[in-house]
Amino acid sequence: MCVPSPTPRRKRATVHEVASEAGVSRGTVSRAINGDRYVSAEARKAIDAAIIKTGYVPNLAARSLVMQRSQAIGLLVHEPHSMFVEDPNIGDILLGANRELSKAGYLMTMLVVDSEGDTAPIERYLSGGVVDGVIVISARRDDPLTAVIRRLGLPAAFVGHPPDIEGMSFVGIDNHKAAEAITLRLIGTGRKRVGMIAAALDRDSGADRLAGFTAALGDDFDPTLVSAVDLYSYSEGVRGMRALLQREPNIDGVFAASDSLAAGALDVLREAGYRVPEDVGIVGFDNSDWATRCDPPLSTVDQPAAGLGTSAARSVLNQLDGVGPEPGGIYLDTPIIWRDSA
Amino acid sequence: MCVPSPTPRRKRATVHEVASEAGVSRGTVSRAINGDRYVSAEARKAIDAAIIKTGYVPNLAARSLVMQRSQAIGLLVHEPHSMFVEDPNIGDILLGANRELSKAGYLMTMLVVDSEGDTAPIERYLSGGVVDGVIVISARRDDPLTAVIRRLGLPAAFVGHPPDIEGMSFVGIDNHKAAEAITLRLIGTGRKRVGMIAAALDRDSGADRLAGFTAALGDDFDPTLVSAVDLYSYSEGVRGMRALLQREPNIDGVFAASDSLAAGALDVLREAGYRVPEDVGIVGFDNSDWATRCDPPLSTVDQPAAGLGTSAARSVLNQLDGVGPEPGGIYLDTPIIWRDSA
DNA sequence: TTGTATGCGTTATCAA
DNA sequence: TTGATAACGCATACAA
Repeated sequence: MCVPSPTPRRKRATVHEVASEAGVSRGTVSRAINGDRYVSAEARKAIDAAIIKTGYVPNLAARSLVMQRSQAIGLLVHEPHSMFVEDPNIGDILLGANRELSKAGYLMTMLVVDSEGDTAPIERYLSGGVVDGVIVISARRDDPLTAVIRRLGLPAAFVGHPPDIEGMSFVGIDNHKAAEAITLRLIGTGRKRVGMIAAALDRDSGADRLAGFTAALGDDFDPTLVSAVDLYSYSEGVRGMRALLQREPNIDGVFAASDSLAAGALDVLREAGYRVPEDVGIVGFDNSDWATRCDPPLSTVDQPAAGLGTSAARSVLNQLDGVGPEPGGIYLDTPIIWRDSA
Repeated sequence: MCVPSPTPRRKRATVHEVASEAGVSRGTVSRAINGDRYVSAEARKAIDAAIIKTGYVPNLAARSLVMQRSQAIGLLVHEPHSMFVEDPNIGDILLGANRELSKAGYLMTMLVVDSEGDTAPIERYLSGGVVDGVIVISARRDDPLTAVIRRLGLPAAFVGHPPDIEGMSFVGIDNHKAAEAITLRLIGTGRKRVGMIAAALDRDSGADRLAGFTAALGDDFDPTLVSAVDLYSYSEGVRGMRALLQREPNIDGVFAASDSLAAGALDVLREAGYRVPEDVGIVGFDNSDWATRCDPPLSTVDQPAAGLGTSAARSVLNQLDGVGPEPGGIYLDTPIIWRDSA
């Protein structure tokens, strides 16, 4: 019968074989590969030919073992499900980071942190010398991996700033300030009963946006006008707006913590017979496709997604070069985009 | 002045140090770590204590160098920008694959293939023995990385099936069959002038959906009723529908190659004064959030996203165990979800 | 400019 | 059950 035999691992040429093929020593081959200048033109030619003939590719495990670095940066991404579905920024963040890293000769390898899974394998990977540093996206507070990274002393940069990363680098936007600013402008349109659909309060972004909203309202803040939902999604926006309407039918302003939430809220309002922006003004956050898709298009906060990625990458690279994390982190600008929804 | 000094790499304990701390040999430590049964309880206790005391973590580079395998599977994802923004399935595919792999003791490391960047670094990574196999998502035809993977003889599974992966494993849905099926049901509602918004024709999914549409129409197929756009996105749906309407104002049925396209098309139709489904029936593809968000909700094709991920992972693992790729690949079911848009 | 030899941290083989 | 010792593939200090 058909006994499964292990896949015939294609034998890969080594420096040794290239050397004997080219008629030089292993040392010379190694130097040639790494661009050392002490290699004769003659030797270099023979080696190039031998490499092509043998199909040689360097073994990265061996190389990083001896070099004590891997030229790779890990990127941890939490909760890919809700993230990739609802976060319009993630793609640009990834591309920004990837471009910056490869420009510097590093490779970016992403790890998916499945909250349902075990973090142990990831800890082993981070500890194992396979990455020289790490970028962490959307960590939760008290994330076990945060502790691991700190313990390892691994150069790291967080996108966003969970509260427990004292002394570590982060790059983000000032969610508090941005939320406060857009709420103030919403109030400035004359709204009296302004509510918020808050989401993901266990993440820094969610909590800070709520705090900014609260600050903007000051004494007028009414906790019953805050509806907290789990995710940044259209359907959660629907849920949140229904709750708000039930508690306060005379609501005349809504700050939704993301454009997708705002889109859901908008549809609920319209179904319920409210006019936007005449009866109710609504603003979002992200400046994503959702914002322009809505009718009317959403006033919102612009988020510099690619910039977050490049800045985080740069920070890790800097730390690798010995320049420590920026104290207090890096904040990128978040212009307010004013459209017709408020 | 402040001369940046290289980051003080935290010195990490080695097997050697654990051994002398525990008063045993390196071999015994190694056996204890890897769960070999020939370790005395006494030795095991001493070693456990020493590991904790020294904070030892195994060096993966060294391990994979000697073991000739890394216990890691790479996942290549093309074009993260458009993908993460527009593909509602990607998150579930990732999670499905990740779960299956970690269940088998493997770690999944994702690589972003930036079409603007060079593929060379990725080629080096794949060749370097840092991954034992690879899952490829949404490869384009004539993708240079496909050639690399074949040349390396790396165990691989594609999600989707680009035409040039002869002999390699793939898992996907039968886009042709699914597109044909839903088009037939659309025709079954009595539509006479049925058009299609096709997208991403350089990917297998896009081309096959168009082919299925064509097949369903048979002699009634009219190439002027096909509008080809670039991406699976709401805005491209708007563009595509406008083009269609301009060519054929009497159109009464539309198959959009994705739900997001259909959503855009739907809004254009409504703006133009058409009623859905009374004047024009419209169907999508994916069964994503877009489908339920639309008014009326979209009839569409359900895509088993997580299943694609797990199946691809399983296929790579099987190849690692020596059971070759399924000839002809693996196709997952795609039930049609009938709602109100047609 | 080149070759030789050593070591990176593990696992595996073989005696003991 | 354990301990030496030899790989694994590469980079590099040193000698030539």
